[in-house]
Amino acid sequence: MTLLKEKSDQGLSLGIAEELKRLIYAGEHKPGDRLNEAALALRMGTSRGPIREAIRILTGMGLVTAVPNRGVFVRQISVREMLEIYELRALVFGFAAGRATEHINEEHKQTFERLLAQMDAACDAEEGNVYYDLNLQFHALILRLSNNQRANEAYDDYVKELHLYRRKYFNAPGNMRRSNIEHRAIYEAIAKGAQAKAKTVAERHVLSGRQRLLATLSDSMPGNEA
Amino acid sequence: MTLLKEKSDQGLSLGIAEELKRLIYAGEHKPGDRLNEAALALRMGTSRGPIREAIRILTGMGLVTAVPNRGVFVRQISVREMLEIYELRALVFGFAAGRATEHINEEHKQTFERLLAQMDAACDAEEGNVYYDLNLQFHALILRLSNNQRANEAYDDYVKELHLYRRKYFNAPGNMRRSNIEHRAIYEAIAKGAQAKAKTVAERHVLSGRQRLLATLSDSMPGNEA
DNA sequence: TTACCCCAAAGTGTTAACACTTATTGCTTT
DNA sequence: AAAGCAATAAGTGTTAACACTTTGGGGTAA
Repeated sequence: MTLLKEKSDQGLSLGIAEELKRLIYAGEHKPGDRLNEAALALRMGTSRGPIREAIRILTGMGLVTAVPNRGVFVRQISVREMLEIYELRALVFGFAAGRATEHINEEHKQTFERLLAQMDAACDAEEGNVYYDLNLQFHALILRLSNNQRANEAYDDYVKELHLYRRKYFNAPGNMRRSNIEHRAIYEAIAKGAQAKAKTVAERHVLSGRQRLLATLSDSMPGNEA
Repeated sequence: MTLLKEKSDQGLSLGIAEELKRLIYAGEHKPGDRLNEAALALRMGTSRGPIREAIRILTGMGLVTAVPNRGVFVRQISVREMLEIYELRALVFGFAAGRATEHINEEHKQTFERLLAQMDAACDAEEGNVYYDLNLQFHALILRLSNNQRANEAYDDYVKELHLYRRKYFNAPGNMRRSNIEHRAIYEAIAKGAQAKAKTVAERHVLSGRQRLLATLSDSMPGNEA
């Protein structure tokens, strides 16, 4: 199926690692699953060597955990870990929004306006998937304007890890509306150069997502520790 | 020399990866150096297979970069990247200090007092290495009190990466004194529960280190971009 | 002398075979 | 029938051999 000859030619094992990552994030290998080397080798059309190397790359990235003589398993992140990551994500997003006040220009402002309008439209049409994608673009733009590539990468990693925990975006219509109101507040703070304001509003935006998730958790499993 | 049978028995390649990491951070393999598989295999007493797997783990961790058919090279971080990492480190340290106000107790306070006194003594004796170690403990304690394990790990990673750039601690006596004055300010803010104050002081503490480094850089190579 | 090409050496990429460990299944014994 | 044990299957760990790519040196021709 997937010919990985073409895949970002930076070495075979790197390409396989990318493909494996995709499979994991796509939910084809769920957290807790074991990765079978022979099966993967067959599927990818290589021998076990490159597969093992690719898996080691994922080990280094923390996506899977290795148990000697037992195999490697797709990482399961705990509720506690998820909450911790959410805090860091909020922190970095706040940082990025603050820095964005220093690097925004007219072209960016137009992009922001367009994204906000489109997200409003998606709210009206109750198109969760469309909103989800626009939401990603909105956040990505702010991270890009932080002018800190490393922060951008860290943020992306956090988002991906959180996806590992909960695949579907929590897109109740009410949440979409509320979320986009927050978006607009973030943008306006950035646009007018209110650095501190942008920082706190952006941080709170992520933390409110964390709260929503936390609420749904304590709903489904009452009486657990924070 | 190093028998890695005993080394944290979580698989041979994991053990080798740890050993390689140590060698890199110890400066035995400098940034830009190529890692020779055969030579490492000979040195570690295994075949190339496990060596390659260990190297892939390092690739995943971002410690080395792979170039197809050319080998893997110890990562070189640029000035820009270093400055970016410093910003993130400051951010996370500020976060941790803020959170620490919520989790500190009497026992911790005594530890802080002891560390600060010992660091003062190290300043008087101009013992850079001693101060350096105490300084690490001071920061580590704050990170631990953040009660966010993930933040702790991220911070440790940042510190290690920065070591990759500049191995020796910049321990001019004047800097040690100034640094410890900042330490005391951070501790006092934490101890009295002044969350916002702790956050900003801690953040500035790291950023002032960044500034010092930046100053020495623009000294040694005049006329470069920020 | 200099530019170019060819060839050998060094090093990485890949594979299949073999060794070893863990899990499973069915049998035996109580 | 339940517990324990032995044989077997499945899967990971390791190795050496082979294929391919890059690099550097030496010789040749302009």
